[in-house]
Amino acid sequence: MPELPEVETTRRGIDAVATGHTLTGMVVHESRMRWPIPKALPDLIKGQTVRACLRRGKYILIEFDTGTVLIHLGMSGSLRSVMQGELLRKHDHVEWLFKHATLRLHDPRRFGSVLWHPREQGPIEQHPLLAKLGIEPFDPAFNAKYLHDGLAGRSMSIKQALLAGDIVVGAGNIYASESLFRARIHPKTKASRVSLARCTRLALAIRETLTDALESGGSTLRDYVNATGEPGAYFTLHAAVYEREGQPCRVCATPIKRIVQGQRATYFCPSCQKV
DNA sequence: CTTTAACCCTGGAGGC
DNA sequence: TGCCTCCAGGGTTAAA
Repeated sequence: MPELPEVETTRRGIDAVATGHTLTGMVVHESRMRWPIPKALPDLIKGQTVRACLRRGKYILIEFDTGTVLIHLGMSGSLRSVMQGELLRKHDHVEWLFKHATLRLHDPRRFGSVLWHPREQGPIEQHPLLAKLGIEPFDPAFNAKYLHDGLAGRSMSIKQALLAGDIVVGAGNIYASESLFRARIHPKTKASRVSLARCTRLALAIRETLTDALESGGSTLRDYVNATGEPGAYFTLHAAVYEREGQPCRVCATPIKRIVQGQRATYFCPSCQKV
């Protein structure tokens, strides 16, 4: 479920609930995630005040005085504040308790992770999982030249280069397809052969696609984060191509195609998008 | 160095 | 109803 817009919406939700407040406890119901949740973590952060809730790529960073909790939602994770007395659901793996609120991590597939980075190990940006991430799409430095330079010398397809996340983060499997449609670039185009002019369109398309999703996701996810018990509110995504195989392109009515690249589905319009 | 494929895990949908 | 196969928004890791 979580692409960058949903992660950012989640971050805003927990920021409003947690920042400036003291953690009264952390309960781990299931520690077997992508990596085991450190056993010592609850004792390390209990009683500390949350200084900030940040985001890097699809990682949520909860900062304390002695270090940072890194949270990734994987494919099926969600993190929300629950009502007082709300029953624990299956796959609710972790709870962070505050005097006035409880945050719960729910993740059926357990591809997500909860890790600890002690302050003495250096700045969080140098954490191995964050160090090689590409630029944030809303960083002013992310422009056509940056993208073009990043793609230079890479033989893989543009779709896979976007998905790799080491040039620019944020365009996951849905929005990589959607952004390429918006930029009218064929997903199989060799990354190194995307011209500077097309990089201008693509950088813009990525930002616009994510902005649109964030705006619609922000409204639907507001009650997701503050859920009153109703689980699983989704994005009201108005996809141009994603999961629209065989349906008419919204621009030219040509049937949308589905292909597989790197074991992931890609959708595109064979008429609008050129190699 | 870059690129590819296997893998981690559960659940929903659809065919029979 | 059950059992099977396929598919899913993520990313790390080992192998080529």
